[in-house]
Amino acid sequence: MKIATYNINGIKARLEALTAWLHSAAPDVACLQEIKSVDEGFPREHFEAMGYRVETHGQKSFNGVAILSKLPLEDVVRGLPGDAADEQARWIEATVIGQRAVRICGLYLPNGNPVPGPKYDYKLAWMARMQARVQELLTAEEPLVCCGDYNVIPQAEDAARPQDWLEDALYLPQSRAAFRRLLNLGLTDAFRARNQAAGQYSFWDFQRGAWERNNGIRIDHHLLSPQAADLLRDAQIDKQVRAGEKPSDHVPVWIDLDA
DNA sequence: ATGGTAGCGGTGCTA
Repeated sequence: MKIATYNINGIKARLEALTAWLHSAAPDVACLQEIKSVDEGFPREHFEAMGYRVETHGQKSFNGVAILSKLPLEDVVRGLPGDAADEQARWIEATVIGQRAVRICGLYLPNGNPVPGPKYDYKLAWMARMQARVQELLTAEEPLVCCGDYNVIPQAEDAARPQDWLEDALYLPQSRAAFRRLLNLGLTDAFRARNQAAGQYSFWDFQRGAWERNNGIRIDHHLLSPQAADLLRDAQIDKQVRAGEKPSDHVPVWIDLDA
């Protein structure tokens, strides 16, 4: 089961590039972030014609997540539990029925800048809520994959210029500690488990020639429950997508599970 | 120190 995460930065702007990548990479499941569309505006029929089931959790202009799956989906949950007043569309869950059933969470974790301020407070509160939700899901002791744009640089080796990020919400000690608390629940960073080399990134800013200078960061992750980690066969970043026509600032990251 | 780019939506916010 090939499971990808891809922050597309707008479904309308990325329809062509996303379609081309789906055809070449052929993931069984693609978790999308920043669809920047309401559910009714998402081109669901386009993806259904390609053989994908489509579940969205959208909002106007900002955020928005979706799951595309060639395999049957069950028990869809929209929105991160734990705060009924939260209106930001950043979380969607579903169980994918392959050879094994895999619970998949697609997430768009808040950016958190500027620091300090309400946006950073929201980021940390959101991460605490996510930890509670993951703890709950882990009690099932089944394959669980939490993938998406975490907006966290886990370690210095995950940034080309870590010194530039010291004051940033993506790299502050509190952000990294909250990410580490997720790992310490027993989750595995799939890409880091399969790729030891530093300097492999999933995001390059549109500004200041970040791509041309390879000034990137690795912030799109798959965290796996122990039962999912046992099934892990591969984890890769589709870096070449960033050099294509009208790219997102993120590239797809995928894992392959024996499931 | 500043401003640089992209998307959405039709202005300024978000990143």
